[in-house]
Amino acid sequence: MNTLELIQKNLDTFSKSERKVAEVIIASPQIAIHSSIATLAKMAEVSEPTVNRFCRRLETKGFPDFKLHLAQSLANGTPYVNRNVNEDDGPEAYTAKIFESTMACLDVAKNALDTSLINRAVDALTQANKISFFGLGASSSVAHDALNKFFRFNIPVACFDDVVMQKMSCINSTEGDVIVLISHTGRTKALVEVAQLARKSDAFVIALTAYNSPLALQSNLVLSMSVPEDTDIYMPMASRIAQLVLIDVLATGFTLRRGAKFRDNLKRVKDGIKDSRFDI
Amino acid sequence: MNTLELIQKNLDTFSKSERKVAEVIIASPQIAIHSSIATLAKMAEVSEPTVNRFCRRLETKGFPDFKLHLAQSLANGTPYVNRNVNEDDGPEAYTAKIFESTMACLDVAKNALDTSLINRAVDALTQANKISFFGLGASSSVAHDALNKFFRFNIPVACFDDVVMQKMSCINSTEGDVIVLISHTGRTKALVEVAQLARKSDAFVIALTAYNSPLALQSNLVLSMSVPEDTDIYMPMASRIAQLVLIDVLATGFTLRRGAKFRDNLKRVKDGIKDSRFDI
DNA sequence: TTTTTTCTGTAATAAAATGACATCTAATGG
DNA sequence: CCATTAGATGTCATTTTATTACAGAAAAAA
Repeated sequence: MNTLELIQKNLDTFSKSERKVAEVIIASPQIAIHSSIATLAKMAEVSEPTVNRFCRRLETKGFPDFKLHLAQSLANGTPYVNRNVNEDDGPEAYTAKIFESTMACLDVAKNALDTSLINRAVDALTQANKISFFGLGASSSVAHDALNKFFRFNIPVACFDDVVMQKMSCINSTEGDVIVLISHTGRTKALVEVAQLARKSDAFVIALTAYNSPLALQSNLVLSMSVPEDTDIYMPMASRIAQLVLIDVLATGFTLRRGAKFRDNLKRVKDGIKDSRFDI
Repeated sequence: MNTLELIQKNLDTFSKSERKVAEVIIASPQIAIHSSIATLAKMAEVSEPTVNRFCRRLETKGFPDFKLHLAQSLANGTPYVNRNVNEDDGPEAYTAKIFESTMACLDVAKNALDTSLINRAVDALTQANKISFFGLGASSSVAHDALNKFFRFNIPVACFDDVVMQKMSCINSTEGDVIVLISHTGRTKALVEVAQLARKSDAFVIALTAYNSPLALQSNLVLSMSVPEDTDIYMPMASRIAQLVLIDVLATGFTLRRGAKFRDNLKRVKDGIKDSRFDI
C-alpha cells in the first residue's frame, strides 16, 4: 500500500507530536525524503526520536527504511492525497490541492470499482433498444455528458434533467430499454421514484450512485464508487469527476464491444464537423 | 531516467573497483537499497569510499541519496501514464487505462496551469455583474456544470449551449459582465465569433481553451491546459475532465475570496434541499 | 626508468540514527 | 481536587553510518 495514503489513513491513530510529523511529510513528501531525521524533526517542531517512533509505527525498521518506502511510493503511484482547502490558501495552494485530491479520488474510485459489473453494464448498454440518462442537480451535467458520448454511437439515446420528463419517459419504457440514473448520494427522493417507475415498465436500471443507498436498492445494476467528498465546499466535486470518468469507461467498453467497423463510423462523425472548425 | 538502466549504460565509464560495485547492485538491487555502505562495500569487495565515489559518479549527492534514487526506480512500473486502449483489452484493462490516463492528464494540466492567471480570472469573476458560461458540443456539459456551481453563489449567472442564444446574450452584454468560453480545441468557428461579439460589447472574455488557438487570441484571459488527447476514441475525454477540475478551482477561488460569511450561505443552500432527500 | 596521473584503501572525522532514561502530560480513580 | 499511573515526549549518550583527507599503489605517459 502507498505509504502516503497509509499516513493519511492512520492520521488519527497518531499522537499529537507524531501527527505534526505526518503533516509535514504529507505537505511536502519530496522534501521529506531528502532530509535527515534532524531537519525533519526541526520542520515538524518535534524531537528526533519522535520522528523515529513515527516511522516505526508505520511498520518500518526506522527512519532510513521509512524514507525508502516513501521514496518508492512517491515513484510508484499517486503522490496525491486528499488535502482540504484552507481559508488562507493562495491560488497555487488551492489549485494544487484540488487537482491532487481529484486525482487521489480517482485512484480510490478506480480501486473500488468492480470491473465485472462494468462488463455487465456494457452488456446491457450494447443490447439496449434505447438508452436514457437521468440526473438531477449537479448530476444532470454528467447525464448531459453521457448523452453527448452515446449520441455519437447512432443509437436511440435520451437525457432529461427534469423530473416530470424523466417520469414520463420511464412510463413509456419497455423491456430492452436501459435507464442510467446518476446521483452521488443516491438519496434524492425524486430519482428513487423514477427508478421504481422504470422497473415497473421492465426497463433495465443502471445506477451510478453510492453503495447500499435507497437508489441503489431500486436498481438492477449498481456501479458505486465510494469517493470521499472531503475537499468539497458544500458541492460535489471529485465524485462527479469520478462519475464522468466512469461514463468514459462505459462508452469505451461500448465501442470496443461494437468492433472496428463501428469505430470507423465514429471517425466519420468527427470528420463531418470539420468544416465548422478553423484549420491549423 | 531509471537509475538501474543508467548504471548498466555507464558500465564502461567506471573504474575497475567501481564496476564491481555496479555489478553487485545490478545483481541484487533490492538487497542494495537495504544495505549500509559498509555491507555493500564488503559485498563488492571494495572499500567504503569507493562505493561513495561510485554514487557521486551517478550524479547523486552521496550514498543515501543514491539509495533513494535506486529505490524510486525499482518501484515497479511507470504508474500513471497515458496508455491507449487496445481493441483486445478486457474490462479490467480499459477501466484501469482510462482512469490512469485521466489522472496522468490532470497531472499534466496541473503543471501547465499558470496560477497567476487563475488568480486574475477569480478577480474578474468576483467583480462581475453577471457571469455567462458558453460551450458547444462536448464542452456544453462543462458549461452546464459551471452554471450549477456558480448558480449557488447567488449571483446572476447564465449558460447557453445554443449559438444563437449565445450571440444574442453577447450583444446584450455590457462592461462588467464576464463571459467564460469553453472549447477544447479553440477552433470552433461559431464560438470564436461569439468571443468577438462579446469583446465588442466590452464584456470580459475568459477562455478555457488551447494556447494560441483562434479562440484564445480573441479572449481577454486564457486558461490553457494543453492536455494530450491520446486515449480518446474520437471524442474528448480527459481534456473535458481537466476543464471541469479547472471550473472547480475557479469556484473554490471564488468562495475563498468571498470570505467565511459567504460559505455559511452555501451551507444554507445545501440544508435547504434536505427535505428532498432520504435520511440515513 | 622516471614522472605523472589516476585509482584505491586506511584512518580520522563528521553526521546521522537509535537507545536509555528522565520528565512531562493527561487520564483515571480515590 | 489530588494522587497515581500510563502514555507521550524530549535530552543526552551511544552506536552506527557516511564522508573527508590523505597516502600508497597501479597504470599511463614521457
